[in-house]
Amino acid sequence: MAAETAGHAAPGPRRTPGSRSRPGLDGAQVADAAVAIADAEGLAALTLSRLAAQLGVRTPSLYHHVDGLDGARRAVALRGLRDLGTALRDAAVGRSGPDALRAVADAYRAYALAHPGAYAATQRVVPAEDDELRAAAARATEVVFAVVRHWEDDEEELVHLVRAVRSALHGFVLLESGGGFGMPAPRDASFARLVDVQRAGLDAHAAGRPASS
Amino acid sequence: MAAETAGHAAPGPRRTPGSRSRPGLDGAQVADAAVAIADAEGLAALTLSRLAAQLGVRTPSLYHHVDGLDGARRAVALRGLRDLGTALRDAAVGRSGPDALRAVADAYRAYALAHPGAYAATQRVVPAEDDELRAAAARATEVVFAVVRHWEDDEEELVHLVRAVRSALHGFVLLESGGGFGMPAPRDASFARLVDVQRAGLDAHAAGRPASS
DNA sequence: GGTTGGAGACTAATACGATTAGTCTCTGCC
DNA sequence: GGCAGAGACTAATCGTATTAGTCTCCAACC
Repeated sequence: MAAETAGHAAPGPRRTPGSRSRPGLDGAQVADAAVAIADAEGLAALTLSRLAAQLGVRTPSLYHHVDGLDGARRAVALRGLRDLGTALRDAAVGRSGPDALRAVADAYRAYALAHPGAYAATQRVVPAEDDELRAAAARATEVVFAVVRHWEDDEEELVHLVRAVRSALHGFVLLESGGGFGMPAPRDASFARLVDVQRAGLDAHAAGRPASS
Repeated sequence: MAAETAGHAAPGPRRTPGSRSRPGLDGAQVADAAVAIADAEGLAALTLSRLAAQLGVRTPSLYHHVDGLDGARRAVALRGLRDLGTALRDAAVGRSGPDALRAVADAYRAYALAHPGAYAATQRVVPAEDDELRAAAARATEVVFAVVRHWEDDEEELVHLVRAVRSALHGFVLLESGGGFGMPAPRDASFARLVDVQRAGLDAHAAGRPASS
């Protein structure tokens, strides 16, 4: 009885003297840890065992906070989408047109590089019922819509252009973080060129249809 | 001794009366089955158990043909890269410039849609030592190089443009197959627009630097 | 024709991660 | 002090990967 009153080997104090009643964890802490693991070691390294160890807790205890492994992955994805959305929004504020495009693109890439695990989690297929996840995704996408609207105001056509831009950004950061670029050429320059290409493509598109046709 | 001479529950006859000596499998058959599973049920559904069941064999037997689960995934990736390379090459033959760009892009997308599992396997980080995998990837990328060279002949600059184009294609097919496009707008049209944007971007790029500067 | 070598399948055994069920304790509240 | 519930724990089950060791059959060689 002298050893291990409750089996804790956790880092630091475990209780919030204020509102919360029990020493235990909290969904946000679990998500934090999950994101940290995924970012540092890859999404595949995110296991419940690993997560529990990180938090100084036994695996089954995690089920009080997330819905199994899938739940943990979802938490990471949600965090990724929300943070990405915020980053994009911040980058876009006060800018428009090419200026906004570049800023948003840079923010997009920066986020993905800084949080490869969270970004990767974002790619998982989102169940149609998961409104929370869908909303977060939509919020991030909206920023791109707002930016591209500079070149095209017809909403239907806009969807296509946004898809093109998103695809380019998404593809680049995945190839980059996955080591998909074999050549030694500087990736920063490549990304700048990618944005140039998109920009020029949008310009040409806008020039081709001066009005909403 | 009456029951189960060798423990087979395999589908159909198991031997090639001709050249091969033993009833057993063959690396190519294993790869075929792995690709089939990955394409039909997703890369995550590719497990050794599942693969063994598919082939009418016990799990450990697979180790004679592939190097564990990672080996199976690698086999799928290799198949994907090779087939993709071939498809791109076929699409490019006899064309150049915008015509080639569109044909290659369409072939790229068609492959990814037809073989989502194999395409997904392609994304895995490739170890630097894996020459076979790298060669297959390079072969596919070369086609894009050849196409984009129409717009830019400086090899260093070309690398950037190729990355931009690859990124766009890669990003699109991933978003598409991952259900990343929430809107109902037709995806074919989006993809066509994406190619237009890339094309116009390349045109603008070429116009901006008439010579190799 | 018998022997031998090896490919390739199998069973047995181990380890690890996910998940569920049931138990125990601590905290805050009445 | 007693009660209710949050939240951690142990025990147990299951699926999958992986390794070790065994067995059988085919084919080439003597």
